[in-house]
Amino acid sequence: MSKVGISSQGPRRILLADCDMFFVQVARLEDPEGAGREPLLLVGGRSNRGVITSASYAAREYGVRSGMPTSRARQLCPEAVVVPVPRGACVERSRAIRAVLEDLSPVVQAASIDEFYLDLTGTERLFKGEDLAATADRIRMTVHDRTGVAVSLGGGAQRVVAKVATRLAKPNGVHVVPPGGEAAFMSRFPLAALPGIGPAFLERLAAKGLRTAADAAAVEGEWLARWFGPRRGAWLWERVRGIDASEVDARERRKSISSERTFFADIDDDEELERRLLELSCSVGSQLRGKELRARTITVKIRDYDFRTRQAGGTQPDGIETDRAIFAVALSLLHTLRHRRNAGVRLLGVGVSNLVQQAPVTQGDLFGEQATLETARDRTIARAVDRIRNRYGREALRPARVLDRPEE
DNA sequence: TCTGGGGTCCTAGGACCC
DNA sequence: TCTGGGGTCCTAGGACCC
Repeated sequence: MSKVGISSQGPRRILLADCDMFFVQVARLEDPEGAGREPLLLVGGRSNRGVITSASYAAREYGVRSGMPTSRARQLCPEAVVVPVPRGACVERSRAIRAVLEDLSPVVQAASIDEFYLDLTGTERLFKGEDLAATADRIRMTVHDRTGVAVSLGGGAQRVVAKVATRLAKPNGVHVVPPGGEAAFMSRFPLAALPGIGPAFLERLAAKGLRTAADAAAVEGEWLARWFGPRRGAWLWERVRGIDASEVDARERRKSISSERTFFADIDDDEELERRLLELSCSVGSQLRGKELRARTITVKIRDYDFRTRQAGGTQPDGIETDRAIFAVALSLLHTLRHRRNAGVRLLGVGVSNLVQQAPVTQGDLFGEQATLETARDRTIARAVDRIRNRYGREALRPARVLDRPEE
């Protein structure tokens, strides 16, 4: 009994619900009279340095792709209208979609803002023998009815199969691969279509003459391991056959939080960088406290004028959560990075990871109060500030005061 | 054409401990 | 005396995804 994807109850029933050009759809829903009427619509950064986040299908006919610099997209499709990403609305719609899916499926895992894996294994009797494609179509219609967003669903007994099947489902459709048909299904696709194979790996594959999943499936596993390493090789051997044991896991926990900004023009001035660093630290800090977490590791990221990207990080023995402490650590990391290379800065970012649960504010701070980066008092103040901001808006209290203490 | 912002995972080397 | 092996944590960088 070693057939992969076959549990004791039979094959798993996995679906991937993927929103069609999500950001474009949301932009249209938010502004039906404006963006809603533009067939050639691009959503993305409008600054001189932005990229396209999402392009309408009509605009894709011109060769526009997401991730493409906006300047390039304008060249390819001069008549297109570019609108900014409606961030807040996207987050709201995403939550609404998720809520609908959770009504319809026992297990839902958000893979990104616009993609959700569902595991319907064990629902056969509940759904009175409805086959997976019919279930998928029912879900597609329900999501559209309740949220206004068109989604496509791919399905199969493995995540990777559901994912690749989504390509055939778009737009606004369904494609389910029957159990047992995985290998034949996967063999139709170029290796570039497999999730996890990007430009770098694609190049190494091409160097061995491998371009399609069928090419790779024809090679002995031993050779794949020799060429690409044991892990990569085994992974590839499985994926091109549609084998994927990974599960749909509903209890996902955030592992990192970050905030970064690409500047309109490169910044060389240290004081200006420090001001930006402060803003980023505050943004990360408020998100962290909003999730009732603390971070042990703080990371600062710099992208220099020439696109060289560097980072420095530091791990504390205990988690911190206040803007002041995050900024204090970030500032010394920034100095380290600037000392290593002092060049014009294109992008600056602050990230936190190694996240730990918040402890009650008054507990556990009796020792080493002086030595720690952050005192119980600091945390009490930070949380009070958060409450005021939540009630009266972000601008009710400006960040600078809290961080103006002289001792750093 | 000139490269966003939010993430996850992997690797490799060094420190440190037993 | 002159050098083992394994585990874990940390750091930096890179690949990849949407």
